[in-house]
Amino acid sequence: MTWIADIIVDVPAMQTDQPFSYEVPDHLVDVVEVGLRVEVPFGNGNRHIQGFIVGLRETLETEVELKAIIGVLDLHPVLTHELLALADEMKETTYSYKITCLQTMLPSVMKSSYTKYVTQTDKALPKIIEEELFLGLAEIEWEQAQESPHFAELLRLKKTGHVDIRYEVTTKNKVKTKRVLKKVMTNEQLQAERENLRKNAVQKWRLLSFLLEIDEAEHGIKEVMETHDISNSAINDGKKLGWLTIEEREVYRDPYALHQFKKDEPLVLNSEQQEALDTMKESMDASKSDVFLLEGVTGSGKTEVYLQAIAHCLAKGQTAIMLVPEISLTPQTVTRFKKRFGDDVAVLHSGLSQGEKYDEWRKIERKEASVVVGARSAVFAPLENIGLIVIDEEHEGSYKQDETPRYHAKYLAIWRGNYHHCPVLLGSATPSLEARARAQKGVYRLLILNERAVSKATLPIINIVDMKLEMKNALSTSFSNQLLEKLKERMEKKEQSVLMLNRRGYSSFVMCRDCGYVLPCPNCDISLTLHMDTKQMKCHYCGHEERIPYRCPICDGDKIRYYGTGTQKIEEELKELLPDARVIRMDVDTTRKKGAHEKLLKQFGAGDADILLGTQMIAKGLDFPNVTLVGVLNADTALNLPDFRASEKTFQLLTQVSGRAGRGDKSGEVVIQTFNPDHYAIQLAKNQEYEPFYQHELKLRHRGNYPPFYFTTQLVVSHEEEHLAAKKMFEIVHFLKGFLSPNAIMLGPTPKSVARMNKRYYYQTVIKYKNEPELSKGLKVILEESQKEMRNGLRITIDMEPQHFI
DNA sequence: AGCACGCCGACT
DNA sequence: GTCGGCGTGCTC
Repeated sequence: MTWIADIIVDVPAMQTDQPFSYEVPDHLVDVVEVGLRVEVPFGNGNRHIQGFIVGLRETLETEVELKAIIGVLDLHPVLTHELLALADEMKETTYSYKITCLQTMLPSVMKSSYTKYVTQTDKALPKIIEEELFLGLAEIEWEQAQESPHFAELLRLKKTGHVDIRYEVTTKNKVKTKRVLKKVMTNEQLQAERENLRKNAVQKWRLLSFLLEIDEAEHGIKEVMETHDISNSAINDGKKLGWLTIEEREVYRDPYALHQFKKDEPLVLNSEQQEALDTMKESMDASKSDVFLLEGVTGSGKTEVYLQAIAHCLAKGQTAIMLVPEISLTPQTVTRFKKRFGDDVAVLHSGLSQGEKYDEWRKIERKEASVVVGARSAVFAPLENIGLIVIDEEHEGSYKQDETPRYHAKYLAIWRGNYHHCPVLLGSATPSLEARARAQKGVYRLLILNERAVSKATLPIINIVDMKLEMKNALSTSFSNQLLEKLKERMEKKEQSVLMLNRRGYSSFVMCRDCGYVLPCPNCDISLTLHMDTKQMKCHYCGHEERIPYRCPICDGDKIRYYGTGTQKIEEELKELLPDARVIRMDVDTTRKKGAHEKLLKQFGAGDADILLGTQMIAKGLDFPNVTLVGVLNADTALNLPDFRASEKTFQLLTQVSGRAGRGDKSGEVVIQTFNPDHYAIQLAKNQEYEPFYQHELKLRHRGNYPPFYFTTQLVVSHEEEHLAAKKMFEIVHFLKGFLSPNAIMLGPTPKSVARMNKRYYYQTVIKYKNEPELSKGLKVILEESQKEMRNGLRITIDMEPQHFI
């Protein structure tokens, strides 16, 4: 009888994307478990790599000679059966390798790195090699050896057995420890020790006095040394003299250790909130895997509903996951959860260091936290007995990962909801068309919050400024008179303003400054993109091309301009227009450093600035009572992106940013500068009219055969040579047509809007379809082929339901 | 991926 | 006749 383990090895390739069988050596039989990471030999040579056990079986007949597992990397499984099954789902739906999916589910420190060494054997080496390569050492790193002029000689010595190759698998998941002391003597004994001290033994006297004060509990040595001014050597002496014991204790790197969270109580819900909560509770109690869409205007108190629903699930002894978009995982959000649930909360987001992430993960795994708040990847939290999964701002594109594996956290959350027989709650003020349509069809259950729950505070007054008129008045800056006046007003009243510059679509289109006209594609409902390199306007969906116009085809004006601007330029303009204004600029440049984001917001919150100027990142979750003015400098840019979601994104952004004004007692005002004041996305955002927007947009999607009526799949091919990328893209399209019915629509192949990135040319094709059972077979062949094509410098990606088309 | 094998052209 | 270039195929 032998135990065999089926193992997924750390080789992300098509040919190795399957379990390999290994023998479990006797000494590991009691340790191995499904979900454990192990070190295994793989391939010829004695290369060692990491693997995941995905199956264990006992067998009588000795199959083909199997290699044996070398050792384990964990003492307990790091992936549950559930997460292993989820990895299968992910692999199938994202066209990626199983090993990539498994690694994505774990903190990055658990990914192995490999080092290769050249070691000496008992056979003597030539003197020159010994002296100039090994430098007297028993072994050296392979990478170093490769650079040496003696490398060729080394290879020969390897063949003759004079040197060996050793592979090392290392994983960085180190636990942080701290030293603690515990007294072992009775107070009488300690007292006696103290009396016997020499007069000048000040340190020991202090230590003994300290030990006399304390009880039998453990005390952190670092803290004792600091607070009682006792040296490390005195403590070590104390150990030798038998006064105390020293031990190492594991500690968590708690990023919130310095914060104090005062416990708060649930708020009283209004009748709408209560109704929504009751419906949720009913579903939770009946263990139904319902998906709810909670549609609530900004300020309707969605978060309080989440908190109380989660509290209900904890009260039943279950656990919960709360996903929030990366960008809005502000200290404010975290605080709200920590205040309600205390240490029961684990937080996972990209602002944490690798070690901190690992520790939060460990806290969850050890069942020391039952609520997980985090960004996209928190959907993989190793919780058991989940009772509820909440996805806040459900419409956010950041729930989809834009590199392999291109999973969508929303759909994986729903998968987990099914597995645990628990509901999933999607919340948004501006639901995605996809989610809202599913609610309409009854696939999701719709819950609506119409009332503002917080202060019955009025909706902010929203002013739309027609920048075309401003331009006629020879405006030379990015600020309309109206916005500038209002900014001055706030400064006089010592109130604060937030200015948002929409950076999406930077400079990528041309627009008539007289009438706001943007060149559309004659075949698709989107605008054309400017390609300066070829001096052409191109459609990224169907490939249509035309010249850059120099006169506006509508008003015949000649003020056709490339459109786009940056935060730095705006800041300079502000300095000239309002020299006294204190401005905090927040964009990718000023927030790159860890903690910078938080720091800037803190400064602004403390009133250290009059104006917060930033990009999209300031649109969400900020809650500053003294902000009474929000200005959107350029509402149009996102609108003109060659993306069928352009209107949706603009509407969502404007609705959200408007919600930033007037959070306190003072009422707020919003100024939206636009060249398209009559566009439905802008007009409907003005009064936060989601329903009419949804209805209107849905019609357009229907007409254009876009989601939610059609599924979309994007294929991208890139190569350093443009014609090779194009050629391959055409071949793929031709090939895929054999797997598609005539109902499927192909857009492309076309070059991508940024046709050349990092010296590579990109071509893309988008397939729109309703029901194509053969498509996945075709895509799997493409995936297989992409592996081989790598050798020819081609990169091929498959993106199911892409979020961005640029 | 990464390693070995094998077949080819360029050297002593 | 050997060294080393890269194309090909396999890894429990």
